[in-house]
Amino acid sequence: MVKFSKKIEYALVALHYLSNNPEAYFSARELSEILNIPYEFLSKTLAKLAKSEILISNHGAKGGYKLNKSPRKITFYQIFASLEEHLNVVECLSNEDEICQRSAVCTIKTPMFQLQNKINELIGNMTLEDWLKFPTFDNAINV
Amino acid sequence: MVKFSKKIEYALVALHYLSNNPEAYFSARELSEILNIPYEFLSKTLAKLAKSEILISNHGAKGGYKLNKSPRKITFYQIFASLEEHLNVVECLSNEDEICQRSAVCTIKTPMFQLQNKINELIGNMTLEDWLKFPTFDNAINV
DNA sequence: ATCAAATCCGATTATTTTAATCGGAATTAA
DNA sequence: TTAATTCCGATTAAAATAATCGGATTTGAT
Repeated sequence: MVKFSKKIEYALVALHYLSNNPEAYFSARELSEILNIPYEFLSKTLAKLAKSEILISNHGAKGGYKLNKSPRKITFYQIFASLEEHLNVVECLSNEDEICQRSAVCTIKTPMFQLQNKINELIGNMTLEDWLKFPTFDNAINV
Repeated sequence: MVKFSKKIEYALVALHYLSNNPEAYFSARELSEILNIPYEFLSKTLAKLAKSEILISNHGAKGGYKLNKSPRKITFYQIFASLEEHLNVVECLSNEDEICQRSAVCTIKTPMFQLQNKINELIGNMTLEDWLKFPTFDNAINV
């Protein structure tokens, strides 16, 4: 499966929104209502992004979240790494200590490693700023 | 999540094995034993690969599977498309008719579309033959 | 000082997806 | 005819994801 998790999807939607309003603080509640995303879930996601210093968070009244750096400096790789436990396409690339049952006959570890590198390169080079260039999908494709 | 499903993983291991033995037919049972993959699961996966003409299948006694074309002509995209229902990183890229609850405020559809294209390009350009070039992981990396 | 609006944190539950299994039917070489 | 096979639909089991719950802590405003 190559589908992104909801965590990632919600994060990208929220980060994209915050990129367009880089100065103001938005609370998780606000964002969940504006963007139509379950509050409990979104708030955890935002907290993780804050922990990995992609967002700034302010506690208490009038608090909330905003970008911690320029969209140009926020890569997809950082976002993924902040939210997902493991980024690897196959487990054996991450858990070096656990022995795969197929390791004796498996010859795909190296090519998988190469593919992994290319994926990392792809999402490492794509930043939030790149996304700001695009018009909305509806304008660009559907109509 | 960016992890490949077991379907994909098993398929890649089996296809890689068959690439190294392109003439002979191997039954699902044989492959499952050689490669240490659950038989029932692998046999379904191989059947799908045969249906999409990546493998040739022979019924009955002495039957089995072998590659239907040169490893050079088998891309990862073909393998993915054969095994997964949807290839898209987010649902809204595939289900044009289903309306996403966020569609009014979502601005990431176009950039997602771009990213999707890059991923498709990446796996569309990688063939089984590319994989045959690599030494085993253990030789290349660990030792 | 108190209160209300926030983030943050751990745990639990619900849902969905993935993985594995089961029980055959159809095919084919020997 | 038989044994070995692919193929097919359905079911079950396991795992991962998504959502929710119940607070604890922080902080600006009154």
